Amino acid sequence: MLDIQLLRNDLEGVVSRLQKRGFTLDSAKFTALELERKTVQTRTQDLQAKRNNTSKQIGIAKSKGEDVSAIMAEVAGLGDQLKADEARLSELQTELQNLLLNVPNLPHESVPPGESEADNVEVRKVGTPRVFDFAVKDHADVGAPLGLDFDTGAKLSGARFTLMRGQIAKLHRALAQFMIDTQTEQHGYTECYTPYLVNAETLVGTGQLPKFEADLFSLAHNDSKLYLIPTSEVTLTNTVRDEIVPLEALPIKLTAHTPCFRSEAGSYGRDTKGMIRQHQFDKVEMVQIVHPEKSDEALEQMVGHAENILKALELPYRVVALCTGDMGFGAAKTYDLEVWLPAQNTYREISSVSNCEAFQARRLQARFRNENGKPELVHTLNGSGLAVGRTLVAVLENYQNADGSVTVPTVLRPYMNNLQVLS
RNA sequence: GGAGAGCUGGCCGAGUGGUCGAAGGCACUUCCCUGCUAAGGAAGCAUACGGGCUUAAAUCUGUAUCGAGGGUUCGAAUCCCUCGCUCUCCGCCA
Repeated sequence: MLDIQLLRNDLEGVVSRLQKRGFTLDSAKFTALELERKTVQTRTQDLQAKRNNTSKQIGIAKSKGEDVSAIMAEVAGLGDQLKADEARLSELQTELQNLLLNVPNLPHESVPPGESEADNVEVRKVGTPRVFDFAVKDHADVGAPLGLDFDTGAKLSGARFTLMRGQIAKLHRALAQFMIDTQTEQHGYTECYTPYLVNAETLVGTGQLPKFEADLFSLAHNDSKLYLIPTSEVTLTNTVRDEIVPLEALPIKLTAHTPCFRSEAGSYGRDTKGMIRQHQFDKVEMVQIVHPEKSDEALEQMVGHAENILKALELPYRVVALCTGDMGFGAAKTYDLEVWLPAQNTYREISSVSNCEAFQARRLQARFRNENGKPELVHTLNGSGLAVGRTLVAVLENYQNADGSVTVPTVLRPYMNNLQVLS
C-alpha cells in the first residue's frame, strides 16, 4: 500500500510513476473522495468535540446537583446529524482504503523501464551450458522411468499435480534439505515451520488480497475462509504484522521449506507439459525484515543467497532485472534468477527476489523503533532460495546421461546415501 | 465435543455509567544528588488519523482507540448483543 500522504502531496508524480508499470490510477476518483472525506471528517470531528464537551458539562453539573435540563436540550438534536456524518465518513474511508489496497507499489528508480518480459535486462550470466553429444530429453521424459508420474498425479487430483516415487522423490527431498541447510548454516537465516492455511488478514498484509483472490485456493472454515499459502513469504513476512520490533532486532532473516499452492487462474495454456507450473510445489523461501536504509543492500545479498544454491548445484543461470512492466504487485524492485533448461534451449525462472520497501510493512503495520525511539515502518524483502520443483527439473535436464540415467550433483550426495547416479 | 475463567498502554496491573487516554508499579529517557559494583529525588514517556501554523520539523489543536464489531445513553473501559482469541478442567486424538 502506498502512503496516502504521498498521493495527497504529489498525486501527479505518483500517477506518472505508476504509469511506468502500466497501472492507471483513477486520480479523479481519488481527488473526489479526498475532498469529501476532508469536508465530512472536519464536520464530524467538530460535532464530536461539541458533544464531548457538553456531555462533560452535564457530568460536572450533575455532580454539583445542579439542574441539567437546559444543557441537555442544547445537545438534543446533535445525535442524528452526527450519526449520519459518522456513517458517511466511515464509508468514504473504506472506499479510500479499497482504492489504495488495489494500487501496486512504485518502482524503484533503478528499475529498467519496459512493458513486458521482453524488456527485462540481463544483469549477468553464470556458468556455461553443457554441450550434449546426444539428443537431450526434457525433464518429463528423463523423469518418467525414474519415478516422475504425472498420470497418477492427474488421477488423484487433476491437471498440474504430480506424484513422485523412489529416487526422484528422494532427490526432491534432498534438494529441499540442501537448500534450507544452506540458507540457515551459510547465510544466517532462522529456519521456521509455518502454517499452510492462513486467514484473509494475513494475505491482505502481504498483498495477495484483495486483488488476487482468484490465484488462491481456499477452504470454508467455520463461517469464514482459510487460504492455502501461495508461498511462505506470506507467513514469514506476517510474523511481524502489528509488531514494533526493537532496532537491535533488525535485520530479521527467516526461511522456511513449505509447499506452495497456486490456483493460477490466468495461466492455463502455458507450460502445460511437465512440472514447470503446478498447483502445488515446494519452495524454500527467504524473507528479510530490515531497516529502510538497508533494503537496497539486502536485496543484492539475497540474490547472492539464491545464486549460491545454483552455483553449488553447478547449474548455469542468469540474473535478470525485471522491468517496470513485469514486476509483481508489491515489488519496488525485482531480480529473477533463470536457470538453463537444455531441452527448452532457454533460461527459465527459478527464483524471484524482491524488495517491497514499505509497501507490505504499511499494510502490516510492521514497524521498528528508530534511533529517536519513534515507530517507523520496516522494509520487507522476499525471495525464493529456490523453487524446489523447478530445481528438480533443471537437475534432471542438465545432469541427464545418454543411457537415460541422471548423475546426482555432488553437493546432494550426502543427502542421498551417497547415491551417484539415478537409474 | 462439554464446563469454566479471561482479554486494559512496551510489560504488570487498578478501574462496574460522568472533569478516564485511563491510578499505581516495572522498564525506558533526561536532569539533580550521592558515590561505586548500588541507592535516592524531579520530570518525561501510547498509537493512528485530521485541522491550524510552517520551506520543514517541533509546538498547538481536534477526533478515534481499553480484543473486534454492533447496540443502549446527553455521556461507555464500565451496561446489552454477536464474533474472535487465550487459558484451565473433562472427553477424544497423531
